[in-house]
Amino acid sequence: MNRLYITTPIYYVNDRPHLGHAYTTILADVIRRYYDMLGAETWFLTGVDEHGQKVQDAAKKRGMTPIEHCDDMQRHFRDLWPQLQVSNDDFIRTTEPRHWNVVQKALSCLYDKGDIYEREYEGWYSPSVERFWTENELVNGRCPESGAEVVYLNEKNYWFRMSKYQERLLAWIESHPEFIVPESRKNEVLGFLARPLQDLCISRPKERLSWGIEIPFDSNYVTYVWFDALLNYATGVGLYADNARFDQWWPATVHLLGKDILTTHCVYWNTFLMALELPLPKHFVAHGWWLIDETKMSKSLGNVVSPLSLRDKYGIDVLRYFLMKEMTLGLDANFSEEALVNRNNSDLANDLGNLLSRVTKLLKKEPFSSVVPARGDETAEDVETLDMVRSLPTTVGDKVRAWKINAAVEDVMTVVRRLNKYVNDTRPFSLVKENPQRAGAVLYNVLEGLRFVATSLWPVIPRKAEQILVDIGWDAGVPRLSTLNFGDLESGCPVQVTQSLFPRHDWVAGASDFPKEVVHESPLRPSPSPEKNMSTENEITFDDFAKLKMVVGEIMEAETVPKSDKLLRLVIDIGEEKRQIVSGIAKYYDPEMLVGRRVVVLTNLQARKIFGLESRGMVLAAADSSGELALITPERYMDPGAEVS
RNA sequence: GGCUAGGUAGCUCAGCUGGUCAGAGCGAGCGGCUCAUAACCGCUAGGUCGAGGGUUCAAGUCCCUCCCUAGCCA
Repeated sequence: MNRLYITTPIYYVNDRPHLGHAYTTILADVIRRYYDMLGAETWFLTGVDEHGQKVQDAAKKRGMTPIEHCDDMQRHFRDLWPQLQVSNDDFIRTTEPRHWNVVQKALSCLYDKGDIYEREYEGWYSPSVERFWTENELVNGRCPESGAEVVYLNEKNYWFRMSKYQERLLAWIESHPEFIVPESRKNEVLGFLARPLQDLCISRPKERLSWGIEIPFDSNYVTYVWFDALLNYATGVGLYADNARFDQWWPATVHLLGKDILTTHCVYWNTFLMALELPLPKHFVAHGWWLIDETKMSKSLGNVVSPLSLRDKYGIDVLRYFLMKEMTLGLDANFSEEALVNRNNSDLANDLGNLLSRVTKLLKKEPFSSVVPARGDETAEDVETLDMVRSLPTTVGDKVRAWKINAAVEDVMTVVRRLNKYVNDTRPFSLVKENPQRAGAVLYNVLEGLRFVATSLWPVIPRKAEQILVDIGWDAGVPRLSTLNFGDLESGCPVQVTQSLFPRHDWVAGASDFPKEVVHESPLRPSPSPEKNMSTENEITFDDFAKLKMVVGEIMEAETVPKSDKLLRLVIDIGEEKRQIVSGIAKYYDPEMLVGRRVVVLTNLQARKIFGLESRGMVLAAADSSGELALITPERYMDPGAEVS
C-alpha cells in the first residue's frame, strides 16, 4: 500500500486523442494523486504504441519513413496531457532503444528456456487486421472484421507456449479476488480460460511487415505488436536495465485498461510474465466506454469528442470533475455536453462554488475584516456536521482504494451540501449582530470544512482546489489526506473573495451538435437588435480577404498588463515563431486559464505598442451585443501554425 | 448457440454474505431563508425492486423458468 505504480494503456500512435483517451489518463492521474495524498510513493506511466502494419501504411501514404511519421504523431498525445493537468512521470514510446532492448532480451529469454518454438502455419491471413482466420470464420471469403480481402499463406512463425501457463493463471486469478476488477470482467477472463488456451504466434515475417522489433534469434522476423506493446509496462520501470528501480516499482502495479483489451492484458501479459519468471501485477482495472447518444465513439460516425475543446469551453477542472463523477468504474457512461453543464451547475457552481462565495463574502463584512475568525467551542449543533467533515478523509480514502472514484467524489459533495445546510441552520449572517463571536466560530468551522473538501477533491480538480485553499486563508500548500487535522487553520490569516470560482453555464436544449459555441452565463441577455443586411455591408473581394494571414496559435504565457484592467500580455506560439501580443480580454479570461489554449491569431497586422509593450498580431474573439467576449478557437486539436482560411 | 453481467422512483444510479432496503443525486411541485454564483435549506415520488413460480418465520437480496439489454467466445 505504500507504493503505487500505475499505467494507462499505451495509445496507438495513429489515433487522434479523444475523450476516451483523456478519461483513462485523467483517471490514472487522479488515482495517483489520491495515493500520493494517502502517503504512498507513486509512479505513473503512459505512452504510445508505435509499431505495426497500420503505422507502416500510414507513413507510406504520407511519404515518410515510419519513424518520421511516429515522431510527428506521438506529439498529439505527449503534448495533450499537461493541458489536461495530467502529470505523468514518464512517457514511453515503443520505438525507444530502452524498449527494444527489453523486448529482445525477453524474446531471447523465452527462446532459451524453450517457451518459444517455431511452427509452420497455413491459413487465411487478413493484412488489414494483421491476423489469421480459420476457414469458417471468413464472411463471404473476406475478413470478418474489416471486410478486406484475405490471402492464403503458408509460413513459418514463432510461437509462445501460452498454453503451458493456463492452469497457473487460472489458479492465480481465483486465489486473488482483487486481481481483476470489476468482478464482471474477472468472470469474463475466467470464461475465456475455461476453454483450452492456444499458443500465441509472436512473430511476423519481415517480408510482410518490417516495422517492428526484430526477433533476436531470427533476423527475418519482427515481433507481434502485442508482445512488444505489453512489455512497455516493464520497460517503463527499468526491467533488464536498472534492477534496483525495477524492484522498487514492480509489482506495485495497477494497469488501467479499457474493456476492449481485457484478454490481451489479463491473459497474454500475465502468461508472458509467468514465462519470464516475473511477479504478476497487483491489479487490472477495466473501465467502460464513454458513449455518445448510446453508441460508441468512432471516427466513422463523426461523434468523436475532443477533450481540448471541452477544456477550452469549461476549463480542465470541470471536465475532470465530470469524467470522474459521471462514470462508475466498469460500466459504460453516456457523455453529453448537457450532462456536463448540469453537473457543473448543480455540483460545482451551486453547491461548492456558492458555498465558498457565501462564506468569503460574509467574512469580508463588518466585524471580520477578511481574516479567518477565531475558533469557538464546539456546540451541540456543530457536532454532527463537524463529525462528517472530520471523517471525510477516511471515507474518501476507503472509496479510492476500492477504485470507486465517483463514490468518493459523491461523499465530498455530501459534505458540501451539509455545510450549506449548516450555514442555513446556524445563520451566521444574522447572528453577526447579537453574537459576532459565535458567528465567527461558525464561519471558522465552515472554512475548515472547505479545507477538508478542497483537499479531498484536489486530485480531481487540482487548480480549483488550490484556489479554494488560498481563498480561505490556507497558505501551507495542499495537505495530505492522511494528515488533515480539524483546527489547523489559523485565525487571522487573510481570506479573499474569488469571483465565481465555478461559473454557471447556460444550456440551450435542442442545440445538439457538438461542439457548440461558448455560452456565457448572463441569463438576461438583451435580444439582438435588428440586423443590418450583413451580406452587402462593406463588401470585400476575395483578394482582400486573402491578405489576412491567420493561423492557430497556442498561448504559452499570459499575464495582466500593469495599470490596465482590460489588457493581457500573451506569448503565443504560432508555429514557426513565438509572438508577444497584447489583447483586451482581461475582463473575460483569467491569465492562468489561458495558458495552453489554442486560439486564432491574425499575424500580419502591423505591429504597435500598447502600454509600452510591443504587440505583433491580434487574437480573434467574438463579442455579442452585451459586449461579452468569446475567443475563437479551433474546433479540435490543431498544431500551432495551422492556417485559417 | 455457449458463457457472464444487468433490468430498482421521470432521468442517472446505490443497495456486501436474506430480516428499518424500498434509497441518493438530478428534474418537477410546494414552502422557508436572504449571507451567497436567480444560488442555499426543508417537504413532496404512492416505484407490483423485468415477468411468473418456489425455498424461508422473513427475499430487489437465495433457487427455477421466461422476457429484454449489454459484453465475452482469441
